[in-house]
Amino acid sequence: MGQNYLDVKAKFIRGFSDKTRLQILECIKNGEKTVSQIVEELQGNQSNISQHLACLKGCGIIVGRQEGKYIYYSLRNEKIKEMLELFDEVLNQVQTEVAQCDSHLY
Amino acid sequence: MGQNYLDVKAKFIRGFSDKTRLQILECIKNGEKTVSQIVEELQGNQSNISQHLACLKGCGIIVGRQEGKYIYYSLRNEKIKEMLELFDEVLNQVQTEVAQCDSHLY
DNA sequence: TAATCATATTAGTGAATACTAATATGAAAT
DNA sequence: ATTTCATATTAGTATTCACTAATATGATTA
Repeated sequence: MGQNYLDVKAKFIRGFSDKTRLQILECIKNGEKTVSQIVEELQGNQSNISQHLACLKGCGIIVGRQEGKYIYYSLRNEKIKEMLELFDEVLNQVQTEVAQCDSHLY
Repeated sequence: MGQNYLDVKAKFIRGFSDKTRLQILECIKNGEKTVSQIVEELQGNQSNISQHLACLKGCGIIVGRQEGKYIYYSLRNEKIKEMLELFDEVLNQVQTEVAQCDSHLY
């Protein structure tokens, strides 16, 4: 009972569609960091960050590597970074409009 | 009390993160279509599609133009199409993995 | 102007998701 | 081997979101 391609695609993109996760991605964009570094930089809650990291990992967006008791997370590859940059590029064109929109639903 | 940049960015990306909306985008990727054409091609519900169109429009992803009693929707610009293509490209690398992931949360 | 057609909006409900607090795992240091 | 430290997992709750059904708007045609 298949997730078809579009289900998977939606799930993948949903990885990027949350403020906290975007913060995490910004945080590790230029190099791997441990969970506690991320928690500290974001002034976040350890459990919450850990869950978002699991989400990002499950979505194929980041990877983790263990070294001793630390786990270092980083972007999965350069394509992900490109994607983040393209988001910014396109968003520049529409930002004001998007900020104003207040559809009752979304 | 401001949506800051990352709030807006998350909102923008959330526009892409739903199966029905991705179907709509596929449907109009190569040229504008009316609401009823989209409803028919997707075998969807008029109200539901209309709400998703409002979402996509509010997110700056599509534009609509009225002609008589019809409204034609299309991608906002070429950058959006690029973005859809980049999604596909990156997803090819991670699809299997993402499909398997079943984080209880996300 | 009444009826029809295309689309949008509203209200209500159920499902998915993000959060916090508490607990568990597993590696390292004592 | 016990404690400590880094991270993950679980449970529970509140919020957000997608869906359906019903109604409203606004343009066109009769």
